[in-house]
Amino acid sequence: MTKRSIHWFRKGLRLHDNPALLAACENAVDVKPIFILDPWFASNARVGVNRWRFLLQTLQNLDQSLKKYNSRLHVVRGTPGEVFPELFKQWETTHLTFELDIEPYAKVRDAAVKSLAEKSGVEVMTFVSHTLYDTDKVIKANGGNPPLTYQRLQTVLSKMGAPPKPVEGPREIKTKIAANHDTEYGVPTMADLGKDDAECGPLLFPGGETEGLKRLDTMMKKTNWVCKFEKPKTEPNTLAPSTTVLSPYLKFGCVSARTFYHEVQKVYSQNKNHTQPPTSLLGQLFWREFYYVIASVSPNFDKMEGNPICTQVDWDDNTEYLNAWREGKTGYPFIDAIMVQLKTEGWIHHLARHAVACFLTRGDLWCHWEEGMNVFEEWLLDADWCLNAGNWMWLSASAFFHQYFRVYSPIVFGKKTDKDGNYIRKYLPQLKNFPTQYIYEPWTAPLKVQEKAGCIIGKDYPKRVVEHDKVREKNIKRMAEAYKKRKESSSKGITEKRKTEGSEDGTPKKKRKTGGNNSKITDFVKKSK
DNA sequence: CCTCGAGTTGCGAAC
DNA sequence: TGTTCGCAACTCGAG
Repeated sequence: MTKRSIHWFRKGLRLHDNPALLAACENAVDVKPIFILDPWFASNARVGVNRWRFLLQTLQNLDQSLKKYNSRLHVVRGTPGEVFPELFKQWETTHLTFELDIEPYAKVRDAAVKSLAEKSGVEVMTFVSHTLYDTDKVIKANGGNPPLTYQRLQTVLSKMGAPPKPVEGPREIKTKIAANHDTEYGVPTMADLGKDDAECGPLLFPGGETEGLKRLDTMMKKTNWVCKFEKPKTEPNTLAPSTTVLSPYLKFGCVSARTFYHEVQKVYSQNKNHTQPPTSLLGQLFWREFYYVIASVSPNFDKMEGNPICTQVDWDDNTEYLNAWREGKTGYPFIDAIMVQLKTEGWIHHLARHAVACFLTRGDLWCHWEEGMNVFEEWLLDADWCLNAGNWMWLSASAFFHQYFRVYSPIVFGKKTDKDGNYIRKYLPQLKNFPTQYIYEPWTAPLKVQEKAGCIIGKDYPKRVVEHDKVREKNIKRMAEAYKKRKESSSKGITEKRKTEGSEDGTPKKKRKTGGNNSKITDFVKKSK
């Protein structure tokens, strides 16, 4: 039998440690590496311009790397449901390979494609390579439920032993390339997708496997830094990132988590001492695993309602506050600077995420964590469905983390690691000439000082939207109330749950409106025909 | 050499 | 992966 394969790239946009690609290549006379520009993502996932750019650069890089094998990346437009039957016929496909994906949309999509392939007599082979471990096996090892604490996850993982070693890259990829490849299957430009390159921020983190592996290599060479890494001791407001910024590359699978894991282990093994999870560098990969394992089986993981692990809180629907936060106009320079960095550069430090997420939700503005999650999803280069939802639940004290009285101060927290406010001056140039004494609390500066600095508060930079000290106190009480309710309903809920067989009160409240972001989809869909 | 006050550090408690 | 406060213990230079 002659084997003709399609390898379907979705995440896992790499040639190294890609078992599904290897399987496609093995004994095949023709391998078609494809990426489907699925319009679902344009209309349902929030993808800002910076991440579009990152993705297209990643696809370009993949195409370049495949060229070295005399192969090419085939970018196909359309929904998987439309695309595959045609491709199977056209390429006389016998095998389809792809990496397992546990996100809800991916599960449904992949199940549909699987049955489609079977109807066409195409054999489907899937592999786990996005996470360190097979999430199903982790759950099985924990007795059928996902571990809901980090400690528990660690215990389970240590029983399971080290994650699989990364597999070798392919030796050869035999691809018959069509004469019209570039016009039919070329990687699109931003303009092709109706995106404006000029809206992108500075190119600090170029997309692609090559860039990702280069970054990994650079980081691993700092052996002392790797061994001493403690996340809470890294700083949120340095002018150059204080952590690896490998997250965008892990999100798209430009860098394999397992490769990262074993490279860190290699550095550890050559040194006497190293830090331990959860704060160590390896510990960060376990956090990723933690959220993936839980998200893989949790219903409504990215929502509050209908989400059994999420505390139900009476968040306000306050558009004014939400917009102020989103646009970096809360009047708290530390918060606003972070939001500007996020919007323009697509990456902010983990602790900066803590500060702004706490501020938006339980700390100050009492806005719904889902709103914050949506903004992060749009602007972060590393926006990862599991991690984003999980971290927003953590920060809003809705799940995993419960010490809701620990509230970050939008004034004090940043000062600890940037006394002079250089980070604020960089991202909020209107405050550049403010005296250090007032830079974190510009509303306290006398008018004369504001005039001298060329920045009047309330005119050139907004007044603070809330008084932190006051709302903090109020919000802690509201949080205590939500926890009290949860406790009450969980004690009687066990018996009532059987009866109603649904969510707490049975009837879901008004539907949350979804953010805009629909303007360019029509062209996108048209193009896909 | 002692005493005093100002300033610093460290800790536990409360929110 | 919090912040603030009070309090005790300590440092240090001035008188």
